[in-house]
Amino acid sequence: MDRRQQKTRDAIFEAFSTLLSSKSYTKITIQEIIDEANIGRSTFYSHFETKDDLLKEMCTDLFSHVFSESLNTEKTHDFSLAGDNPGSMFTHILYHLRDNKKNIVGILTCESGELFLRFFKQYLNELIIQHLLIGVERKNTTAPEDFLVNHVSGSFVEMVQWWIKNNMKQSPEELARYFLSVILPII
Amino acid sequence: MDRRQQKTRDAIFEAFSTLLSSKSYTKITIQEIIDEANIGRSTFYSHFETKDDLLKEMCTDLFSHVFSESLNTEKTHDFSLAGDNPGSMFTHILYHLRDNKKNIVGILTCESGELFLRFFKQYLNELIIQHLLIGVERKNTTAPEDFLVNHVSGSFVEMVQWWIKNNMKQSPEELARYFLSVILPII
DNA sequence: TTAAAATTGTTCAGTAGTGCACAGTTGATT
DNA sequence: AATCAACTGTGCACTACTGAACAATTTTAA
Repeated sequence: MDRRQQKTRDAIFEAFSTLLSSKSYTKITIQEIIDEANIGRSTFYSHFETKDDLLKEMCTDLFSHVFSESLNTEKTHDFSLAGDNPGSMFTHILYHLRDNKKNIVGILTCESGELFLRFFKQYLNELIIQHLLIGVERKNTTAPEDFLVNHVSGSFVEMVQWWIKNNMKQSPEELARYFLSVILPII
Repeated sequence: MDRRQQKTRDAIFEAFSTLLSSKSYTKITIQEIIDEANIGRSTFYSHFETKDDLLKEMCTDLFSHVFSESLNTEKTHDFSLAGDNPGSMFTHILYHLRDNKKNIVGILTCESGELFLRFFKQYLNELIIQHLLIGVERKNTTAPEDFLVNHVSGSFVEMVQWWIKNNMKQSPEELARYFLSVILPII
């Protein structure tokens, strides 16, 4: 991607995040984003069609970053729920979320937080299907595969919301331990 | 000035400052500046001819900022050495210098610090000629005007170097008081 | 309700940045 | 001395950003 495009994109995301942390999504005007990002009007519209489009793109970008490492290291790490270090991928994701706190809190606390959550669950589902449930023996449940996937990703998302609401007091490792303690026994 | 030009200029200055704080002027290559600023090679050369040129421009910019407020408020403030609040302009300048610490320390500690100092003295001289010596009666000296100007600006520059070297421990107000205590009695 | 002010979305000619290539110079290693 | 790698400075076609204008909304205030 052209250096200029990337810079402009970053500037818009940065501006949007800043604005989101101080006022609600619907109250933010495109003009404000343009001013905060310090770009020309036509430049904004050459990147995004609407404010919703911007939000959608930002979520996509964010998650692809959050999940990219986890997905790329697939070969070198054992991220499955079975094995020596079960669910270490969750720790990875929690770290990324914590490091992106500024952006994520901004998005989550806006009226369109549900959009963010939809993306989050979608990515999580993919991840869990690809990595986690492989090689795990079903012990205590006869529930179908897709039910379990939904259960794991849903629980995780709810936990993350709780974590953020409580100012991320727990460390990623600690939180991952708690999570495994309520997930591992039932699958 | 075109928005893009200003951004590029800022990026180059920022990159240059960053590099100056970690390595010496002569060891810095233009390529490094280009990489750190994240711009294209031809872009750099459309802004500056050489590294020296960049340094010169950066000094000029810096001082025009440092001195701009002092010069612009000429009408509203009494910056003369005579009057109620003698030499309050010095406090102003010291504040600006402290707030630009990052840039200035970088420039001063490089081999071309003398270039910076030359600019500094030049600006100071202008300022002192325009504002400070007006309306001050010569009491204890028969020395000519330009001698006094050089004495005041020279002393100030030396003081600033001392201040920076000692990590700017004193507040601008405190330092300005000291300065006046050694300048006012003799003119 | 009406007027003024602000925001939106689009167009377009002009300008700055990009990225690549190139030849020439410097500098370090062997 | 010779080689290799990195840096320098310039040129150019291509592309993204600019800024100003414009009509059409929407918001705000009176």
